[in-house]
Amino acid sequence: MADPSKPAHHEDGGSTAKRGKPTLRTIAEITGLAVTTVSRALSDAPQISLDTRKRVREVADEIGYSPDRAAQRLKTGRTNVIGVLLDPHEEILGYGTSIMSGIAKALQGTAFHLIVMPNFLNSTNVEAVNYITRNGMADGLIFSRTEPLDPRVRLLSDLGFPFVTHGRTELSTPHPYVDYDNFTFSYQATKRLIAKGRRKPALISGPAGFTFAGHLQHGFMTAVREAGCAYEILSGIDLDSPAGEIRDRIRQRYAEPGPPDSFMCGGEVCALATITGMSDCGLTLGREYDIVAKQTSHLLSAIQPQVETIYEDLTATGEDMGRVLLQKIGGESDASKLQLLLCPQIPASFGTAG
Amino acid sequence: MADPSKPAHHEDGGSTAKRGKPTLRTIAEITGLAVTTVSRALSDAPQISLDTRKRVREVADEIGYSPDRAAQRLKTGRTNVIGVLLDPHEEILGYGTSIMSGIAKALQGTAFHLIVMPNFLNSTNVEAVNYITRNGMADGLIFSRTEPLDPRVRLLSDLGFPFVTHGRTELSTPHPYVDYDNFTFSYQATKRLIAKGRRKPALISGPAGFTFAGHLQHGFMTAVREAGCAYEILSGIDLDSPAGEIRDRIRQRYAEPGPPDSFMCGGEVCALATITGMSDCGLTLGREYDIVAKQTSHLLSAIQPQVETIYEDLTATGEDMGRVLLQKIGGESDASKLQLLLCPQIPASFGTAG
DNA sequence: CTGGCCATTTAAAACGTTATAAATTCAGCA
DNA sequence: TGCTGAATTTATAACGTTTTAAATGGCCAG
Repeated sequence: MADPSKPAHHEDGGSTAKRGKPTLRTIAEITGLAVTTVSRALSDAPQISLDTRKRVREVADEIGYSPDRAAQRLKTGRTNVIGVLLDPHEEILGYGTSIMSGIAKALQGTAFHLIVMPNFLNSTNVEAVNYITRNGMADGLIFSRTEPLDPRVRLLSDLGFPFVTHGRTELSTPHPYVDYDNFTFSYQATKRLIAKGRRKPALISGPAGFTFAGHLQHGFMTAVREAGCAYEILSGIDLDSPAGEIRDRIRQRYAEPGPPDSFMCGGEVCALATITGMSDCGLTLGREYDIVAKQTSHLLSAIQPQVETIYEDLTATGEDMGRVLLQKIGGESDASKLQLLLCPQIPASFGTAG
Repeated sequence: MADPSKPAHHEDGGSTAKRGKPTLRTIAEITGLAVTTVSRALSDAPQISLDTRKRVREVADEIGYSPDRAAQRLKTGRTNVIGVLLDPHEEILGYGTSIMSGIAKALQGTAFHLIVMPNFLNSTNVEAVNYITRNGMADGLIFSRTEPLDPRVRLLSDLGFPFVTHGRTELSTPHPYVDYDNFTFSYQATKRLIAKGRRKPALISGPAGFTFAGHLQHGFMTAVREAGCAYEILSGIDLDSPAGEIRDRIRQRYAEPGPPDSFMCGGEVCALATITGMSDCGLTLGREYDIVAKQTSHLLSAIQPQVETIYEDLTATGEDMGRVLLQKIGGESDASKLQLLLCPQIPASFGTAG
């Protein structure tokens, strides 16, 4: 079908030998069209006749054409890559992996790939962000562990570079985010402890500096203030502390007077460590004390069904973040569509009397 | 410094305006050299005078040049990308994240990037591999959950596409792998149970179909045969089973006659679930029964110090896999350098009498 | 001074794609 | 017949890099 009349400057046009990946030229030669036409046809440009579009698509499918990402990227400047900043802290309990699964799910069927940007390449996360944006390594960025005045958010906002955070900031410029409503979680969890008759709940706070830590504390404080009961915020440890440290701290606390009688735990490891520490002191969960915890895997409730849990679906979160970022990259500027506050599923049992 | 005598076909050569990323041409214009020379100089080609090389490097550093990956990739055909097949099963306890951290560490300082290829895009892992190799999306591949006759390994070996598996196969063609010596682990762990006076150890086997499951079982069987004691391989559950199921199965087993008196657990979740199930039956760890388990985070030993554990460092494993793959891509063909069997660190305590 | 060889530098082409602008066809109509 | 404009299609030039082959200039033997 190829027209032999027009001069081919190359000995072999690429259609016969060079059985490498098919390119636009391969299709052009098969259909007898020009490369440009094929390119436009495949991108469904309205200026190409419907007939041609269909024929080109058929041939493309038949020979298994898929566009060369490097060439597209070189020409258009867009990378079709979404970067995730991977934090070493996220190794716990599949946190990072769950989120990545979700993002990948959202990216499925799009031209975008997911690439992991481990932050220990650069000493700080900001440097990593700087590097990525300056070198155009991605079209969008996703990251967690957001701080109230997060410098990464500042930088990216200034640059107009698309991103989504897991967690909110307190910066005045609105930006896309997906966040779990940790205030409500913490508030409801603490209220639940009080409803069960506990009179001195303790909070193991989030790691200092992160926005969600404040939300957790705020929810906790609101609940204890409403009830007018005693409370304690355990010093020296947080949700990032290794299980061993949490356990030791609990044990140590019980050697002192006026210990708490219940715990609001923002994570599974934390809850498990607390239980172990309490058990060391001879105290039994559900009898001498209670725990309400956030769960992100299904481990805790299987191992310790006594702990009442509220589930946070990180895979769904990742999927939301992916979707939001795609919208942002697609040009959506309506902030309300780019900000998601996910509502905790409070188990029905929480409603019933303790 | 730019020579104004030579005809510039473009109005603006790119040096002044267009303050985008600096390219080879930017450097060429600054130094007065040709683009080709700059390219060669930066790749330390011996045909470029040492003097020029030094000058070019200096200018490049000064203006913050970094090569355009898309252009390199288009020209050379090499992607400078390492792909990791992410399996949904790997969400547990940070398995996937740890390995990725390790790989990323190995890739640090090289031109390679790490990109995550979630396998739920294609229904089977083989299709994913097919897609990746056919479309040249990476220069090398890393994956886990290796089967004795793994079809991915077959395919990649046939294609001559560089890869490293986490785990071995039983295929005759040797291929790069990094594996933990699960036989030795299982053998030593089981021997330890027996040394502690247990007379009927039970094995919770690895998920059927994967190579390491066989190794675990082989080590276990070797130990019980040597000791001539009774044993049991728990049916109906494996290391992939949700904690709840393992717990139920343990409880159920203890309702029947002749239950085991100790457990060899290949994972932390499994160990925790077992303990919970036993506790349901009123049995106490270290008194009525013992467990030896493999640990990949530091959770288990902090929560349940009674469990004796053998630690497997997944981040180190990832780092090894990254290194091995880089060697393979670099042309290393000596199989012995590309196959790593990591030896379990048996704790000193194992040596002492029970 | 010519020719040849070395060391160093260079021009031109190519990788596969898309954007720009121009060309081609054809119908309708004066 | 020749013109206009709409509908399609096309040639050409980039994007930034590397590869191939060729050019340049210096130096020495003849």
